[in-house]
Amino acid sequence: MEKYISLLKKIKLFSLIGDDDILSMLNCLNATVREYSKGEYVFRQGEYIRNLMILAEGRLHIQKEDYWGNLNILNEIRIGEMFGEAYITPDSGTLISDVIAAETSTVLFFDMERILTVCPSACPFHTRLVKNMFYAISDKNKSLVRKLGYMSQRSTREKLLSYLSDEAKRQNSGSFSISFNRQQLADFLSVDRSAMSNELCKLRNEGMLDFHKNEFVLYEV
Amino acid sequence: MEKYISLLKKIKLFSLIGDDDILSMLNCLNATVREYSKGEYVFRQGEYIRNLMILAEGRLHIQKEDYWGNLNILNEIRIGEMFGEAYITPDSGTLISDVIAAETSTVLFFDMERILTVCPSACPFHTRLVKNMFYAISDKNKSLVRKLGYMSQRSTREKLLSYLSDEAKRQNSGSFSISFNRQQLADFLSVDRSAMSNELCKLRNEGMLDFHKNEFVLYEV
DNA sequence: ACAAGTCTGTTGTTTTTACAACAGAAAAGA
DNA sequence: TCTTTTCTGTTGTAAAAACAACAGACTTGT
Repeated sequence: MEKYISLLKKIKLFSLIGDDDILSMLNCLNATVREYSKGEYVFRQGEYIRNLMILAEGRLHIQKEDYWGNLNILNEIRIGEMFGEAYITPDSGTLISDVIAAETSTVLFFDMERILTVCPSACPFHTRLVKNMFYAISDKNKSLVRKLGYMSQRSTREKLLSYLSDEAKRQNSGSFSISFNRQQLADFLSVDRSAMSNELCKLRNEGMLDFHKNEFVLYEV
Repeated sequence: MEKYISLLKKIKLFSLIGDDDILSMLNCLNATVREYSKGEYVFRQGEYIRNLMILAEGRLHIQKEDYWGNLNILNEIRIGEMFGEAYITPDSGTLISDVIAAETSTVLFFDMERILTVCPSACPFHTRLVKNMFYAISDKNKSLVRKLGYMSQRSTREKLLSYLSDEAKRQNSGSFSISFNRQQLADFLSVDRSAMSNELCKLRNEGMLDFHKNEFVLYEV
């Protein structure tokens, strides 16, 4: 567990908490760690979830395949982001989507009950932890709302532009790279890949942006 | 504030907490209450938010108008649901959407800092409250994911069916009523109203469902 | 009860998307 | 290095959605 300390320090959940205390907290929270290789399932639809997870390294996709075989990437979990928070209530059913490692990933599992109950050993950082946990869940919410923003755009072009401009803002540069390949981006935005590819090229021809592989450049108006 | 106790008892945030304690907790959390009449703005885009809100009565819409005047209902807040949770982190900016009362509504405002910090007077129900707060935020996340499920459907027909069947499940009956009118439903699902209206009638002609005004009946296959 | 305004269904036209199929480029594997 | 597989762009066609415009039903307010 010690070897993850440097990873953990970087994520919001443990911000403002010293190295030494992180270890004791992990213990206090019954934390466990597991690595997943690319393509491996972290959870499958129908499973019961009793933990709250944080992604310490790598990248995960929350995805769902419908009756007709269409894959939908509901959300992408990035480093420091939380997942499983929708299943911590007593009456929440089984998982309705798959969680899959988009690349080699390290996942932290926490005992939810321990987080929410005041630490029996009066762990001095519990207050800080609860606060950080709220921040993490709040970030998660933000990313869901952000995605709703892309999805509520009516056309493929608008979906693309809202996603790309958002990504540019997030990476603080008009020149940035994305983690999706074309098919994944289409699955994420819930559009047809070829139509999206077509639209991307139109945007390029109109001089609004440029791209090579997963590197994008947005041009000023 | 006392007159809201009966309202508060019904919402999850105060579940498993006795009448007497609710009052002292409201005090502990610096809670305030305000009523909004139908159509009134609770918050406007660009405002700073420093509280966490719970809807005690009525119905709210989180909505956004884009450059071209298209209205998008990002989410509907129902009784007992929380909002503003995405803005509790120190570095979250201003509100990116409007919050508007879809009908006469009662909103509770809480001091976020008080919730997250251990009660100085050692309020005995603080642990319970924190847990309930997590449950509430978890519910909120669920509703966002649920909406992403509708939005990720490719066609208007599929969006309608996924929304309606979900609503039937939620109301435990194939016969139910919805709170949206046609335009609002279209704005919620991000589709064109007339096209949606058309699709609804097609579904009715095919014998899959029936409706009068906001009353819907789904038929078995 | 009447007038004004809103809501809903309907239709035809234009635009956009999905779908299918394919070829060249790039990547992975032997 | 050569082969196989995956990824991406491209095109044409069919299906679907957006858009605009309108009429009747229903509401609201006076």
